[in-house]
Amino acid sequence: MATIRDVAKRAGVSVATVSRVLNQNGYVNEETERRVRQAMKELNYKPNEVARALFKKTSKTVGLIVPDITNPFFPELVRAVEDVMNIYDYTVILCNSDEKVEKEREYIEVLKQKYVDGVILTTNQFAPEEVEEWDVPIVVLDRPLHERYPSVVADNYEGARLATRHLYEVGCRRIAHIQGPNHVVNAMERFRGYQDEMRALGLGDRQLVIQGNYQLKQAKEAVMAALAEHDMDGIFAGNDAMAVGALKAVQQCGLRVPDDIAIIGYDGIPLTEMTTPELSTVSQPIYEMGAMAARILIKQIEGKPLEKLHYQLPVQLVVRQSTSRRGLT
Amino acid sequence: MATIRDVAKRAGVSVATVSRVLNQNGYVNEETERRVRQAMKELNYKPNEVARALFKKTSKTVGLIVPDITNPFFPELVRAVEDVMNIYDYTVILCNSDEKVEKEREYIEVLKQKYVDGVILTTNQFAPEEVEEWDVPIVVLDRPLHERYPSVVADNYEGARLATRHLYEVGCRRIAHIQGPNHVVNAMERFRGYQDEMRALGLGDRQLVIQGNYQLKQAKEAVMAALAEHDMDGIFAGNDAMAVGALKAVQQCGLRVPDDIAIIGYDGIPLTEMTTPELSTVSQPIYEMGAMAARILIKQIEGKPLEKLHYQLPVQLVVRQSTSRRGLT
DNA sequence: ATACTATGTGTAACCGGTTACACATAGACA
DNA sequence: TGTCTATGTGTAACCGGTTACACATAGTAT
Repeated sequence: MATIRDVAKRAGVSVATVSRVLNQNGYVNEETERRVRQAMKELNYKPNEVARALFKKTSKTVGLIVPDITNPFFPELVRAVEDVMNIYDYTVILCNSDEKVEKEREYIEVLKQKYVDGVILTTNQFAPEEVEEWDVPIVVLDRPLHERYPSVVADNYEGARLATRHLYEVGCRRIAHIQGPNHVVNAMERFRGYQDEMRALGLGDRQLVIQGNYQLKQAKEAVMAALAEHDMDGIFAGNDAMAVGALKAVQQCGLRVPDDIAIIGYDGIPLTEMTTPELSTVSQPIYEMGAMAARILIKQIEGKPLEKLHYQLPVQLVVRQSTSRRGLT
Repeated sequence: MATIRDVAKRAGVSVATVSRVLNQNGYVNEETERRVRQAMKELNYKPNEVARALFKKTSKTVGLIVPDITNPFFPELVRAVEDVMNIYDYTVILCNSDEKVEKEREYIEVLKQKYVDGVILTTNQFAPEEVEEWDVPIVVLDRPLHERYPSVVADNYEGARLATRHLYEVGCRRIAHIQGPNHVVNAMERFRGYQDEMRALGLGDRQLVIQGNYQLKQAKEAVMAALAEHDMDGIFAGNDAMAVGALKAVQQCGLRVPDDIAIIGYDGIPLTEMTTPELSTVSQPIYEMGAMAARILIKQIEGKPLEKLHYQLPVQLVVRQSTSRRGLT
């Protein structure tokens, strides 16, 4: 690997001049620049990003901490972040935290040691004082952390109301909600949306909440248990994976979807189009959320002002077979 | 951020001594070491990995190039790589190539500039001479690149034979194969397995090949078209996504799975358990493949000898509802 | 003619680690 | 007593970039 000194020697100039050509700053004579570029080409010179990072304290690298890439909600988010970062010449270090604060903390430490320029994280588990101490630009994604920190989230509350109302409009009166883990803010917001909409529909005293943890298997079992005890004709699942679990449970009990029980999920992941019947869902603009978080982080890194600190993107009701009953809707 | 010189000053020693404590090499007096560690703790000192990387030409970072994290086959693979790398204190830079050689080449260049210690890649599109020039340890995953380079793949050929034979045993005689893209080696191996098994079953002249590209939508349409023209009672799809596409197409034509047409996929991604009926598939040990590739890369990086250069992992037939007919199997 | 500014280039310190080499001391062995 | 080895520590160069500062020249305004 050729170094800047090799290039300088070959072009008959000093390293400072080569560096100026490289960074397009300072004065460089046209003819000199030509010679330098020629030398670079001949030596196939590529600047060493590590040396550059050491001096500039910036590495053109960002960290992305997600709970688990294996959870089908995240690949698209990750992809979006990677795409945008790539455009601006940043690379992305991927970290899976399994929702464990301790792992998140460790990753932050490692990322800082590598001089990452910023971090996007999907968590709501940190105290703002701790984040402050990290002293690295961050953007939180999918889950609001604290008003101090820029965030990109979807409108969970409104989405939950939409879903609940949709079930009502399709004829459901005994609407159950499968709730996500209660340490996750967006799950709580969706729950709140369900509660408020139920009250607004005059079904406040007919609420039925099933505890889930955003996972298919656990949701399936919880729904099986609930079906044995309670009567219901509609299920609003806190995410799509749990909606699939509910679908399986309902079918396994010999009931028909949507005729006996209508089901709607949340997130809008591709999976929802693959089941039979296809699942209705409240779709979040996943790619757009990731892309926006990336753009905001870059703005922060480059010291540009943010127009807004908190972005809340709209969600959209997607009606498919799992809630399409008897000509209704 | 405290530097090694700050620590040295506080402990009343030279930077060399601090470095020795840090790296546990050279002689250091016990009492001195105690003082140094004390100073580190007081200053909350964390060594700067960038400075270290510059000198050592090694960064405790590896690159992972996959076609598209959004493709449901890859998240588990990526997760496995990340998990193992994490254990050995490496971090992972994730790159999506969209199967484009040009993007792969660019990523390699960027990764090298960052002094990554090695790269895991999922491609079969490079000439060995080019890879040679990169001069960075690599391991290829899922698709063999060249005998020169360590690889971890599953037994695609045998898996395809298993799937085909299974359809036969379940009563199918007109077995179609949805083929993956022909620039992807594993797709071709599966195709070859299908051909050979069909011949071995005495169905050599009953082969029906549908061209797919590993994507659900395209496969669905191709199967729709094929159903209109040909008669078939079994479909072996080159991957699970296409199997779902086939399932949709068959159901949409008013035919029953598995009674009219049995379907089996390939890969064993979680999605196969979410459809109705659940899909039979040939399951690859995805996590294990990723983990093994990571371990091999680390061995290479650390200059340890590899017992074997090429690992071919066994696959497993997973029978579910989509091929369970009339009490057979 | 003088002062000032814009242009162009080189030297060397610096970023924060690592390590070759020099040097010092103490105990062991002949 | 002299030599050798093991132990312990510091100085300074080095990794490969960036940039403050110095210096030189030419053109321009006064």
